[in-house]
Amino acid sequence: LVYRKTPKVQKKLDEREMEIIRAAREVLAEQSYHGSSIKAIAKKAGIAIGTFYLYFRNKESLFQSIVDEMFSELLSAMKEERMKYDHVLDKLRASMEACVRLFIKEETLAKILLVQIPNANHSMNNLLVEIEDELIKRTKEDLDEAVELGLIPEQDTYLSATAFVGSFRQLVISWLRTGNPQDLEQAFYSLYAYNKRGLGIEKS
Amino acid sequence: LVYRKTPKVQKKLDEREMEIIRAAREVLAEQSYHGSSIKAIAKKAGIAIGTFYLYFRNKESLFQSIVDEMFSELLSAMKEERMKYDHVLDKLRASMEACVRLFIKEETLAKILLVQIPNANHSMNNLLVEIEDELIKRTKEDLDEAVELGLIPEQDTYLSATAFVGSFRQLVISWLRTGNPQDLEQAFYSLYAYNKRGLGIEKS
Amino acid sequence: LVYRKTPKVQKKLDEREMEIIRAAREVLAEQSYHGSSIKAIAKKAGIAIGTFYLYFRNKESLFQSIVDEMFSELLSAMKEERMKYDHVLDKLRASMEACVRLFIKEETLAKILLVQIPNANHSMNNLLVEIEDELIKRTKEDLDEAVELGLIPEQDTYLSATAFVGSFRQLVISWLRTGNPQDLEQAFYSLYAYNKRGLGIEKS
Amino acid sequence: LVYRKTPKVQKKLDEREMEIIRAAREVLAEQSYHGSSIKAIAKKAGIAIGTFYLYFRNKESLFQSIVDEMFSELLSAMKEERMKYDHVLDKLRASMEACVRLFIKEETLAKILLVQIPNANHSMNNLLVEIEDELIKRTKEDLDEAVELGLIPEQDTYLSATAFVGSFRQLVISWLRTGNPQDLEQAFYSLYAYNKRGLGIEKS
DNA sequence: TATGAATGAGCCTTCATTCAT
DNA sequence: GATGAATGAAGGCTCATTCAT
Repeated sequence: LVYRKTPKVQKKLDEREMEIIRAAREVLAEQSYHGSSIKAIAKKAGIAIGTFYLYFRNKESLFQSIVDEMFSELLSAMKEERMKYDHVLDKLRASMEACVRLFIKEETLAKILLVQIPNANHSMNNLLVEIEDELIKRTKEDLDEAVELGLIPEQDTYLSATAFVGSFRQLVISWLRTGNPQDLEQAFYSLYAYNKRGLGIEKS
Repeated sequence: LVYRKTPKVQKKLDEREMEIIRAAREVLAEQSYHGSSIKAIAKKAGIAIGTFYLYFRNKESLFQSIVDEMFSELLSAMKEERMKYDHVLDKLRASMEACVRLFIKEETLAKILLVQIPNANHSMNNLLVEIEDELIKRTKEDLDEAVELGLIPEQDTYLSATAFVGSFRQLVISWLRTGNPQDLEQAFYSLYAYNKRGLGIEKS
Repeated sequence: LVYRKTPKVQKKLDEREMEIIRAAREVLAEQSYHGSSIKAIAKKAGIAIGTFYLYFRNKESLFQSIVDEMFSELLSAMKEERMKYDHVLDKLRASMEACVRLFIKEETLAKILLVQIPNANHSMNNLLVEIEDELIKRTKEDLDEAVELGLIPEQDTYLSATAFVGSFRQLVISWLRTGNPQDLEQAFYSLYAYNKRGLGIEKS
Repeated sequence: LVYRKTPKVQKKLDEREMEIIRAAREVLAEQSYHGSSIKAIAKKAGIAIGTFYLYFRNKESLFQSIVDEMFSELLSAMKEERMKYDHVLDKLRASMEACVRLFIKEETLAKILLVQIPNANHSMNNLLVEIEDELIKRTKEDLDEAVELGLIPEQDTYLSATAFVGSFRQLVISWLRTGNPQDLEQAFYSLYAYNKRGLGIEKS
C-alpha cells in the first residue's frame, strides 16, 4: 500500500487511456459527435461503460483529449519537417506540407479534425478554433520574420497568414468531401505557388 | 359564412412563419443544432409546440428552410453587387465584397451559416457543403472567363477558386470567432489584393 | 327566427351527419381506430375539422354512432329475412343467414364490426359486447321457443345460444382474416348443420 | 475485481424482467394497448422508464413477449392434460378443458389474451390470429384422426374445428365480459356435449 | 479497480379538442 | 353555421452519467 502506483500499473493505465482514445477516434471517423455514444466507444475499447468514467470526466473531456492528441501529432509532424530547412520560407512551406501529408496519410484524423469536430457541439468547435488560430499565429510568425528579412514586402501579416491557412484548409476539406483534387499533394504545390504570389515572394 | 383565408389572415400566417424562422435563427445563433430544441424555438416565437408543426414538417425541414433562405440572401446580395460592374474581375471582387458586407451587416446570419450549420447533423452539413461548392463553382466560372480573356495566366482554376473562397471563408470565420480583424471590410480589400497576386493579376 | 330549424335545414344537417359517418366508415375500413384521425375523416367528408365537432361531441361519440348504425343494418337485414318464415327454427337459421350474407355483401362493414371495433379502445369494445349479447339473447329467445314447442330437447339455452353465435362469429372472422373458407355461404350451411346437431334438432 | 454476472445478479435481472411483464399484464388487464403507457408500466414495476428499455427493445416487443408467454402457458396446460388420456376424443376434450380451466384460474391472462390483445395494434392482433389458428389447426388434427378411426363421420374438419374453437372462445369471452355463465366449468361440459353432437359423436 | 444496470431529463412528434374569425 | 389555425398534454424513446456490486 506504500507504492500506490507502480510504474507498471501506471503504464497499464496510460495504455488503457490511449486505447479508449483510439476507439473513440475510430467511432468518430464513422459517426458524428452525437452519434458516437459512450456505449459504442466503450465496446470498441473493450471496456465497460463505467470504466470509461474512470479515465475521463465526461464525454466532452474525451473529445478534448482526442483533439489535443491530434494537434500534437500535427505540430510534431510540422516541427520535424521544419527542422530540415534553414530559411524561414522553406520552413513555412514545410509546415503546410507536413500538414497536408499527415492528412493524406491519416485520412481518418483529417476527417475527424476537419469534418467531425466542427460538427460537434459548441465547446468542441472552440477546440478547432484554437488549433486554427495557433496555426495562423505560427504562420504569422514566419511571415513576420520573412518581412524582417526583406523576403516579402511589408503587409498585414495576420491577414496574410489567415488567407494562407484558409486556402489550404479549404483545399483539404474539398478533397475530403468530394475526392477532388485526386492528387492532393500535387495540388498542394500549386496552391503553395498561389500563396507565394499572394505573399509577394519573388523567387523561391 | 366560413373562415376565409383573407389576405389579412394569410398575412398573419406568413408573418408567423417568418417569426418562427427568426426565432430559430436567434436560438441557433447561440445554441448548436442539437441544442436548439423545438420547445425553445416555439417559446421564443411565442407559439405552442404543436403550432410549430403546422408550419414545418419537422425540425430538419425548418433548418433546411433557414439555410435556403440565407443562401438566397447571399446570392441576391452578390447578384446585385455584380450588376454594377462590367469586367469579370470586378464582378468577382464584387461577389466576395457582397458576401463580406452581408456578413458584417448580419452577423447572426454569418454565425449560423459558418459556425452553427457545420455543427448540425449530417444532412445540415451537406447543405453548407453545397453552398461552398456553389460559391467555388461560380468563382471558377469567373476565373475561366478571366483566363479566356487573358486577364490571368493559365492555371488550375478549380484549385484557384478553392483557395480564393477558402481564404475569404477563413477571414470571416476568424472575425466571427475572435473579433479580429476589427475592420473586416478593410481586411477584405487587403485579402483581395492577396488573392489578386495569387491569381496572377498584374494590374487591377 | 320563429322556425329555427325548418325541415329543409334539418334535412341538410342529417345528411351531413350521414356523410361524416360514411367517411369515417371508409377511413376505418383501412385504418385502425387510432389510425383514423379526425383530420382524415373530416377531409374525406369534405368538411373542416371544427365542423366535425358541431355534429359529434367527440371521436368516441362518432364511432358509437357508427356501430349503432351498423347494428341497425344488421337487425334490419335479420328482421327482413326472418319474416319470410313461420317456424322458429327457420327464423333462427334465417337470422344467421342474413348476418352472413350481409357480411359477404358488405365486407367493409364486417371488417369494421369484427376486426376494427374490437381493436379500438375499451368503450368501443363494449359496444361490440352489447351487440354480441343482443344476438345471443335473441338466439336464446328462439331456442327457448323451440324448446317449448318440443322442437329441441331441454337444455341450457343461454349456453347453446352462445355456442351458436360463437361458432358463426369464428367462421366469419376466420374468413375475414385468412380468406378461408373461400365459399363462406356454402360453409354457412355446413356450420348450420353442425349447430343443428349440437342443438339436438332431429329433422330440419 | 469485476462486476460479475453472478447467479445472484442474474436472478435479480430475471426477476426484474418477470416483474416488468407482470406489471404490464396488470396494466393491460385494465387498460387498452394504447392506454398502457411505458410510464405506467415502469411505475407499477418500480423501475425508471429508461430501465424498461434495458429489458425490451420497445413497447411492441414487450407485448409480443407477453403473448408468447401466455400462449406457452396455454399449450403447456393443454399438453399436460392431454397426456392423461389415450383416446383422441378424450385428448380433444382435455385440450379445451385445460384452456378453460387455465382461464378460470388466471382470469387476468384470459382478459388480456381474449379482450385486450385484439384491442392492440395490428401486429398484436396478428399474434392472436396465429394463436387461434394454431388452436384450430390442432383441433383439426384431432378431428382428422377421429374421422380416420371412424369415431366421427366424414366432414369438413377445418370447418368443424373452427366451429369447435369458436364456440368455446365465445363462451369464455361471454364469461369474461358479462360474468355469465357463473359456473364456467359446468358450462364447459354442456358446451362440449353440444359440440360432440355437432361433430356427430354418438357415444363418448 | 472494474463493472454494467439503473436513472430520468429531455428529445421530437402526434392529435383530440378549442375558439377567434 | 363553418372554418382551420392553435393548443399542449402525452406518447415512445435515447443516452450521458451514476453507483451498488
